[in-house]
Amino acid sequence: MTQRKVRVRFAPSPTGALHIGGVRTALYNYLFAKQNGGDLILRIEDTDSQRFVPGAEDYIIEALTWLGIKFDEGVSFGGNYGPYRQSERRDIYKKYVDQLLNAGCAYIAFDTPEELDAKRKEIPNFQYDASTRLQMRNSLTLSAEEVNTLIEEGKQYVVRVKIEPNEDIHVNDLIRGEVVINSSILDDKVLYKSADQLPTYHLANIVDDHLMEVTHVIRGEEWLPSAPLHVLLYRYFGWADTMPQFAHLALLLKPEGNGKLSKRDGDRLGFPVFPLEWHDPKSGEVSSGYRESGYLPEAVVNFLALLGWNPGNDQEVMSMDELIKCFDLSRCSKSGAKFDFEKGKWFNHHYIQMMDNKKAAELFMPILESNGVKADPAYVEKVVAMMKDRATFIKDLWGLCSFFFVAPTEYDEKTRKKRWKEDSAAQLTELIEVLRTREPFDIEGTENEVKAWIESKGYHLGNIMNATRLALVGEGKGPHIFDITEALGKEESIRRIERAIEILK
RNA sequence: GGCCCGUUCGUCUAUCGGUUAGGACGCAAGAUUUUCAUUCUUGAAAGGGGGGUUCGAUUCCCCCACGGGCUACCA
Repeated sequence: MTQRKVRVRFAPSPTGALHIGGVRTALYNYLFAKQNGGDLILRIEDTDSQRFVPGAEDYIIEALTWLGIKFDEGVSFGGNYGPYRQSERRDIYKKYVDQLLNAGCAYIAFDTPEELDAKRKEIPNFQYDASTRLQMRNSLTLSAEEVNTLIEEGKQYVVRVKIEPNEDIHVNDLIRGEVVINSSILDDKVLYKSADQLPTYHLANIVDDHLMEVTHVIRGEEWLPSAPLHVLLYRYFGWADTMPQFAHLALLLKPEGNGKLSKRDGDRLGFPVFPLEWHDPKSGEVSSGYRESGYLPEAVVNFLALLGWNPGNDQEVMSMDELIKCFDLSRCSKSGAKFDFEKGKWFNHHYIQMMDNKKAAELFMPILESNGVKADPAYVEKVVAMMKDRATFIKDLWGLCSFFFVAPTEYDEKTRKKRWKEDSAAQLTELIEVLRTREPFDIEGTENEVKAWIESKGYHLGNIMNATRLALVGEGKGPHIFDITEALGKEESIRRIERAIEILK
């Protein structure tokens, strides 16, 4: 077989917000494509008109763009293999359905959903397959004239694949190795619905992957049971020689309890399961997103990449470029991963620590503004440089260092009791005099002078410092005292101490 | 119920027959410190059960248990 250019696709269904598990699938596809110098395609699988949700498509594109997952072609990205929305490919599918019908690999069935439901209730483990198809109403049991008449009468029908029983079908999976399934357990899946003139996933998926020259199908484990059907379809179409290679990813599971991760878990356990905030157009419900919750895209990508894959060494902090270099499908784990976001928080914290101060300040600016603070960017950068190591999220910065921007108006009661001594007022009054004459008001010089003064007076260092902190901050936290005074400046520092003396006495 | 996939610390995972079973998150303790954090050090913490194969199994095979997925005119 000639070497084909690597082409992979991410093919979500626009039925709502993109689930974080879907994001991981997209990421792995991206990493694989870029590592191999290949293309990543965005295909929208909207063959179920019932479940279509407006806005979902834009959401998917926006979310993946935010995370830095770039597509080479597809919906909104252009390309030579379009259209990339399955609902716009009706004519294409029709042609291939006919091909299957003519080849005797599929047949037309008139059984209504109601009839099938009844059948399933009546017969335990009922399956539409070789053992039952001759008792049903389809083109195998009806004459050609009857079939034509029914169609002309406008009767709704479906096209089903005709699975030959008793054959072992081998699926070679890049993650799991060879999986063998006997065709007898497969049912005659519906490939096409006359009602909306659209194929089901199975048909559309094979036709599109073939026509779009997809070389590798990297998707969730939920598709593993139908993979043999897909293999069979490639064969029926005569495309077996260019059939893509499969890789089925283990699923993301609930952090606690049983089952796969669902939308509800996020709200319940306090972390988002969607990349971006999602406003459900039907229910009006709002679900939180990583972006709005303050996560950095790099952190989300890094965390997600390691959930079900590892580079084989102890390295955990990796940029997108490094991930592209190291990614390896054969190192993906076969078992599902419980989605516990504690580590995700750590990644965010870590990425903030490593972040350029200027960038962190820029991200903090809007938060300051929303708190009514208009600050000088250079000053914000200075504050951020001191404080960002403590923040898990950029928004934490406000709680951590609002005192740099707003003078305390009240004093934390607990800290006051512990730190404000009987002689604090008198001592700080003296301190003010020391500070007033101090020039320049730098960190080291001021510290040395104040310490010398404390020593000369025989005061207790801790008492003075803690009381001063209370006066400057309003509570018992924050960076080094003289970092604070230097940032605040002489005037403001003295003003705050004076006010504290006045209020706390 | 049937079929398929899986099973190492609480969580994510390393190990490709011989290791004191390693790392990270989280947790605990200690160090640093004028506070709160950060940081650093240390610690506790794992091979589902039963059979094989083998000189030797976490690693290979079988059975069971458990977990997950699929079983739609949804993807």
